[in-house]
Amino acid sequence: MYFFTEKMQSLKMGFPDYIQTLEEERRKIQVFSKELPLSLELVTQAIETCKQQLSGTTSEYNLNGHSECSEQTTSTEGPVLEEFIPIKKRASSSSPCCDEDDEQHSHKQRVSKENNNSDKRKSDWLRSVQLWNPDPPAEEDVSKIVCGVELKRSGSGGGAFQPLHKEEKSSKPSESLSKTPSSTPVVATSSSAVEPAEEKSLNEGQRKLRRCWSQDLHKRFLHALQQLGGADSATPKQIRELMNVDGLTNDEVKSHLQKYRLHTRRPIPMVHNSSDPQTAPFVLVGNIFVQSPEYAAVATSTASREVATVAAPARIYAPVATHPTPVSHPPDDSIKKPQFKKVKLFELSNSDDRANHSEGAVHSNSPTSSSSTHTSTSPGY
DNA sequence: CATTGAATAT
DNA sequence: AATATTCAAT
Repeated sequence: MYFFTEKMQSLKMGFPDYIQTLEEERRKIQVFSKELPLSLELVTQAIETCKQQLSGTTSEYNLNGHSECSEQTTSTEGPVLEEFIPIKKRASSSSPCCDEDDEQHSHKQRVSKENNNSDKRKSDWLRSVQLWNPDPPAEEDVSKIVCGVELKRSGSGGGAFQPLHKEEKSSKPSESLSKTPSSTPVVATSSSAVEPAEEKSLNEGQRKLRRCWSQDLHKRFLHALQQLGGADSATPKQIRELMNVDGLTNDEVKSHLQKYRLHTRRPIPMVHNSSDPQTAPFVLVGNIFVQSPEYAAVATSTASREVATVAAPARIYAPVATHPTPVSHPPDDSIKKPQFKKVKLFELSNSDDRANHSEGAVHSNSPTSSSSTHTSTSPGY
């Protein structure tokens, strides 16, 4: 479990030193937070754990731990997990729904402890971490999170209004969520008397009400993706199953996936070449052009020489670093083709196709290796 | 027929 | 920009 402990010992250092090393590592990785969100997570977690061990207390997740864990406040957490979560501005228009989960969470947390300390970003992070390990077979737990489905009436008016109170009740029969509110597992939608409708309003054509991808939902999505070995090898159905979210449909996931992929794939910025040679040309020689710190990292390791000119329409997919995650025993059941799948990285590595093929030895943990190296060109098989 | 990915539509 | 829906290929 605590692989880093081993590592530490192998490096013959004490916790303090190891922690330092880890932190250094994290700094390095941070640059690639977009490509290696998980790595960052891992390292961060490792650090946390070490610190905890240091301070003796082995509390759950460090709610108190920040005594020290603060320091590197940097801006890590944020971008890491969020990745492409729709940035929701509290006050801005955005969507009237969706916030529920986070509202709820933050609420709870606030109540339980007024430790507002470093923004809720952290709490989010923690939560996500929480969600990570458990699951495989777990599912049952939260299962019932039925994200709100945006109504989006023709209202048009500009919908500049905000319910300000998500605690569903009265007015909207909306089958808003009820994500495992501890007890009351009763799926029963509060609908007291009226509102028979429920869903499926006999209205035909009606475009489905938009599914709202709350952070929580998205997190689930990401988790699933993780288990499936990345966005490129995951398939909507599988994702949906792993997410195990009640009303979620394949199409919704599919759509979300599509967006995710698009957003994830290098946005090949404006094609305005020709004019202004200053900024244009460098582009894909050896496919190294580092653009928005995001999605970059791709080439790095592979990059090296060769190729260039490439007439190929070459959509060199950026793997978005996501190791299949050992996920010991995923809920398997129906998951047949976990990680390996298409991934069309045509051979741009010519001769040296070896390199990877390193399943057995998960040497990946060596913190000191850092950056690029194994940007996990996802299953390149 | 079911799933999927890309292209559209809203 | 974010979802939904349609289209074409499996």
